Parts: sequence; C-alpha cells; structure tokens
Amino acid sequence: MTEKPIDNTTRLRLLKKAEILFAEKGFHAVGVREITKAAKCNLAAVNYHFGGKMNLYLEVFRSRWVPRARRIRHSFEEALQGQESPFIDDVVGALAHAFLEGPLTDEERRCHSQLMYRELANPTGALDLLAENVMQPFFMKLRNLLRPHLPEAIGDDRLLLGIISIIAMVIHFNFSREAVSRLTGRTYDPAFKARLVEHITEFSLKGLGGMNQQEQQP
Amino acid sequence: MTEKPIDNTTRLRLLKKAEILFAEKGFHAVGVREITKAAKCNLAAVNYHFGGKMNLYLEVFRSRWVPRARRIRHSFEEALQGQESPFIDDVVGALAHAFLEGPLTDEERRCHSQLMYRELANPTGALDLLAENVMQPFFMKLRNLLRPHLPEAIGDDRLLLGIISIIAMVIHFNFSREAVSRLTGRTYDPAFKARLVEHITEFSLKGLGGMNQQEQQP
DNA sequence: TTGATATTCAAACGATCGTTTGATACAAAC
DNA sequence: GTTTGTATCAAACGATCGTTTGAATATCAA
Repeated sequence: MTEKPIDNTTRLRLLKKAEILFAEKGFHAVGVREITKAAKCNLAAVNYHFGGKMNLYLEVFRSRWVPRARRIRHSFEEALQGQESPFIDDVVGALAHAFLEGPLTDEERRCHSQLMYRELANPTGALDLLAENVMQPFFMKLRNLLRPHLPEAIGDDRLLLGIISIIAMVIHFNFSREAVSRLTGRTYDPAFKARLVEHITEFSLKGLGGMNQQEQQP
Repeated sequence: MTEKPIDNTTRLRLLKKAEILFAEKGFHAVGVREITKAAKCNLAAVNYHFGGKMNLYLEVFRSRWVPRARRIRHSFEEALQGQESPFIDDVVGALAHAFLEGPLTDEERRCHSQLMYRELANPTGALDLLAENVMQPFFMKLRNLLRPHLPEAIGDDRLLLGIISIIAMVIHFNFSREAVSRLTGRTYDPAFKARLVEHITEFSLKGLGGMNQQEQQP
C-alpha cells in the first residue's frame, strides 16, 4: 500500500477529517460513523480504503503527522541556515519558534501536538514510528548542535536532560493551552505566542548555560 | 451522595480498580465490565453505587485524586517547614522532590500523573475540579513563595510563565516516562529520580534567576 | 422471628460499535 | 456493446457498550 501519491479525494478527505477528530477526541472516543459523516462519504469507505479504523489512525500518522514534523524540523534548520555551529541562543530560539510559531497554521499546530500527546499518553503502536523516525534523530541533532558551546564537563546525559526539559516546555505550552490560558488569563494570539517563544528561549538559555556554574557531578 | 466516610468494600474496591484502569487506558477505552471484573463484583455495582460510569470517573478524581494532590502539596510545604520566606532553591527543590519522589509510592505517582494528563488532554468536567481546587491555588502559593526573592522588575506574568515551565518539566518527566527512558536509556529507579530532581532544580533555578539579567520588557 | 433496608446477582435491555456484504454506478479497455 | 476493475452505497452483521430490571441475599433493628 501507499505506492503512489494518489490524490483520491475520498481517501484524502477521510485522512483530513480523521486526523482532526482523532486529535480532538482521541482514538476510542471517535466512531467510524462520525468520521465518514464529517468526510461526507459512506460508512464502508474507511474499511475499503484503509482496511479498518486502526489502520486509518496509523495512516494519519504516517501520511500527515510525520510530514508535518518534517516541516517543523526544516523550519528549525532553515532558521539556522548556513551557520555550521550556531550559538546556543540561536538554537534554542529557533527551536521554540519552530514549534510555537513555525511553518504550521494554528489549527495544524493544535492538531499536531494533540495527536502526539495522545500517543504519548496512550501508545498504540504509532509511538514507535514517532520515537524512532522523528524524536530520536531530532534529539541527537539538537545534542550535536548544543554540544560545542557547552563546557566539556557537562556530560551527554546532562545535556540530554536539558534538551528534554526544553522540549517539555515547548510541548506543554503548545499542548495544555486551556490550562495555560486559564492560569495566565491570556489567549494564544500572536502576541502571546511571541511572548512564549521569548520566555522559553530565555528560560532555557539560562537553564542550560548555568549548568556549568554548578558543582561537578561526583 | 458522599454523606459519610463509608468504607463500603465494594464501593472502595471499585474506586481503586477504576482509578488504575482509567489511568492506564483512559475513560473511553475501559469498559464497566472490565472494572467490575477487576473489582470482583457484579456488573450492576457501578450503577448502584455511583449511578453510572461517568460518575464513577468523577468520583475517582474527587475521592482519590484530589486527596493525593493534597498529600503532595503537604509534602511540599513540609519540606519548607518553619521557613516563612524560604530561598528559591529550597522552593524549587521541594517542588521537584514532592512530585518526583515525594510521599507517593511509584504506582500512585504513575496513576496520579496519568490521570491528570489524560484529563488535560481530554477535559471531561473533572478538569474544572482540578484547575480551581488544586492547580490554581498551588500556582498562587508558588508565586507568593518565589516573589520576594526575585527582582521587582520581573512582572507577575513573567514569574507565572517561569512557574508553568517548572511544572511542565515536572509533569513531563513524570508522565512521558517511556519516552524519557527510551531517550536516556535509564529506568526510573531511585538513582535516576534523584538525578531528575537535581536536574530540574538546577535548570529551573538558573532559568528563574537568570530572568532579571535579560533586558526589560518594553 | 419478623419486617425493613441495603446490597448483590444473573439476565436482559436498547443503543452503538467496527466490520461485512452484495448491489449499483462509473470509468477506461477491448 | 461488452468486459473489467474501481469506487460508492444502503443495509445488515455480530459483538460489545452502558444501563436497567427484578429476584435473591445479606444485614440489622424491633
């Protein structure tokens, strides 16, 4: 399957609507009837085109989520274009920007992070796909970018924890929007998002950079 | 309902098993039959004692999740015992400790964070309960604790973002254990948890403290 | 023991789930 | 026109869902 880039309309409509619904409600909370109704096609279309609800779910990740993750990563790398060994603040800034503002529309971003977090919370097999093909390589890339600018005393594990922390913030501010909005009293308009990027960059920069001022690990 | 602290065994067994299953699989993915089978009672017991699956779910949060959140908070405040105005690193350290090591067993902690994150991802009405009665007051408490030690130039919003970032790390390291383990190659044994507490404290401390060295917000 | 109340149980309820079926419409190839 | 293969459709499938029912059982005061 997935030999050619078929732009079958029904198939594509199903993927688009399914992605939105899966992101909004989660795999189990969405019915096939709800998806096909949203995609304006027949109930049997899911089984005809994908061979089942679960396969549709996996295909959403394969053909929609992963490419979008690549777009984010490209945006990140483009922001660092040319620089072979960019400064830390450039790296962190580009990272926060790519995720919170980046190349995606707001709807896409919401969809994207919701799908990922649901999969983190409820691994269904798609997690393996994400972890191995997207997250792992990205983390390694980040480590290699940050490594040259940090004291050698900072072990790889230490650096890795720092990176995970940054990602944790990016994810959290992206994902728990409702909680964040409730606490800060602000909506996710461009101004607030810019504010968040600034904050994450600042906070992470200090958090990372300050690590060498601490006493060495025994 | 919930007039007296009845220790009805069936009721309690249902709550305990339901909590574990809801945490593991999420509300929609768990059936009433699965719960009653785990609790070794009749299928109709859920409706008899709680009046429905959803009410059971809400009661899990009311009578199990919230009290545990209180225990965490008590542990946090106890770690700062006596000190009217503790240092920042004490506050942050106590915070990370309370969540990652704290008073809960490992199973309880897993259960606790999974339930919360599922509710953040899929608000079902329990979120209101959590946000208003637990999260909001806790965040205000943190703000008041940290405020005296930070330059006045740091606005409340800035401080709030910092706190949210810390919580984001705590949640993330607690919640996405599988992903973290995969990336770091370490299991969540006591040594690694202590390492995480140390890291979060360090990272947050620098992140917070460094904020005043940045240029002022226009 | 009796009567009243609270709890448990097997069985079935209607609704909805994901999936399958077989007929039908439509296209290009022969 | 006929054939062949793809796509869509209404309808129904069996399974499972949360919930209800009514009888059986346990508990305990009078």
